[in-house]
Amino acid sequence: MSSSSRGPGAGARRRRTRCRRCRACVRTECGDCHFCRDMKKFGGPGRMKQSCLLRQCTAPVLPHTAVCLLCGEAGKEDTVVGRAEKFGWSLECTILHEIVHPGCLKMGKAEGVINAEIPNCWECPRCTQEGRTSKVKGGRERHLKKKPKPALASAEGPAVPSPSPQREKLERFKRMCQLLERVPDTSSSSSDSDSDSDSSGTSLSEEEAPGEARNGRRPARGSSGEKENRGGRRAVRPGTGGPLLSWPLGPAPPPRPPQLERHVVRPPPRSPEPDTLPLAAGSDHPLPRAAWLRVFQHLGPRELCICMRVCRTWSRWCYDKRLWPRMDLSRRKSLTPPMLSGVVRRQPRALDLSWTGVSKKQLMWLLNRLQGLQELVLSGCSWLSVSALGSAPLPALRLLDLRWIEDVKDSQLRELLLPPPDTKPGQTESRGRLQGVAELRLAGLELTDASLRLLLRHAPQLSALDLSHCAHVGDPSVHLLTAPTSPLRETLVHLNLAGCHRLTDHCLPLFRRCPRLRRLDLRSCRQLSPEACARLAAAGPPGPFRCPEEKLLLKDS
DNA sequence: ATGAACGTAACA
DNA sequence: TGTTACGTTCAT
Repeated sequence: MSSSSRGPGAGARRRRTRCRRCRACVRTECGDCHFCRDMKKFGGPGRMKQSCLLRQCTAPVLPHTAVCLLCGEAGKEDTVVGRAEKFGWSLECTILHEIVHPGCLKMGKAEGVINAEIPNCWECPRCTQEGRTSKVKGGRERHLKKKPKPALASAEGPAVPSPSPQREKLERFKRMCQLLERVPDTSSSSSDSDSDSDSSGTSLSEEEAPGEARNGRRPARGSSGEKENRGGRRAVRPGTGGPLLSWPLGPAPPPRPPQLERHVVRPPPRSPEPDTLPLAAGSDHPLPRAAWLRVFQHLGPRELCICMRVCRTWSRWCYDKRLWPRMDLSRRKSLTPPMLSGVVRRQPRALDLSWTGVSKKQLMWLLNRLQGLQELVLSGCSWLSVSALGSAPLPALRLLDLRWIEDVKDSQLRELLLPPPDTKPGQTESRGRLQGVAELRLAGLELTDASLRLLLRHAPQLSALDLSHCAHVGDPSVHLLTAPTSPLRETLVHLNLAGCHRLTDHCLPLFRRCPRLRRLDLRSCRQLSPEACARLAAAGPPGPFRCPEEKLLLKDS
């Protein structure tokens, strides 16, 4: 297609190749997805020639053969190790089609505008300064699809095929880059996005859509995503080129988890620029950003969203993640792409998605972009969606709420607790995803002692466990939790067993084995007698509940 | 718009 | 030279 290139280094855009380092690249084929089944090795016809859906590289790179126009070296970090930091990865200019190391440029690389749509692409500083844009020609030659042979339809100009949509994307990403990198904004007011905010309080806004529908890159190719992918890519035609600036994705592709799309995951800016608030009169408001942020910190989500509509600067400032430690989207039947990308831009530490219709794909998309997430509430969601946790990275997770999810039995919980099956050698007993979780809420699930055994092994740091209304929990369960071999015996501080009808008086003394237990909820446990509970509550020193604020919640209490 | 097919780039 | 799979085109 297209391509364009007219400029110097012209030529078609270099195709990307897998990084070979990300989690997706390193794992083995699932053998079960649409594309695996097409592979000859799995008995298929081999016509589709696509990689396994679970092996979609999350950080595609320029091939080894692509060398920097200026220094002549490839950009791969393994070959430029020591310099990787300085050089970063090579970037290809979407306009000139030149490939260079940002570090090799003489001119300020900060002038370049990274294109988040295509891996390793940007509008080089030169193009940016000279006002060239990838859209150039205006015509919307939407992709010369029809017959034009594959040849590059050179006719068109430099171009990027579908100018308009593409232009929008570029604009969007420019904005993003500016926010993140503090690159001077060339496109003035670009409608910016930042204005989102929504009315409902939690608002989220934004442009790109993470949701089911569009994602810019590499959505699971095949099935649904692929096309996006293609579409998106074909749109631009990178070229070679320019310098680059350091971007978040940066050099060595960070080991991102297998994800369904190629969307670049960008952390929120540490401190959204600018530092001052420009006034219409031309001068700056006397209060600096830091002072404004202090004010904003006293506002709730709804107020913040209102502030975000005031002006572009406030909008940016209000994305500061310090203002959004927790986000609550609970009970929203459908989560829209703008909401999801709004969450990602705010990088909350705690996210409540309880009783929402979040889909598996959406959850996956979110989790891959919220690696600092510490608390996740998914109660009342469908297991179909929640199963996304099975393949999501949850490095910082401390609290997980899975209450009242239908159809969660031992096998489902097992899926979440066990270490990922595809972990490579090297880490023999790889750690399960919930190893570091301190609070787990499993109320209302159909779990048996088999799940508890898994918990002891794969979630050994729990200080708070909610097993209320788990019909299968009985005395043997308490034995397990408080056994000498149970790590939870030492760590549990809060235990909720309310509504566990199978518990009897026989299990009560066992709780004295838990030295740190400070709150035990036994309400609605029909078989427990008030007398036995009273004895436990009155237990002496080695036992729990010694202070007024520590309590044993009994039935009816 | 979406999914399948396929030429061929990338690389071992 | 063989394998993988990217990016485009074709078909529906």
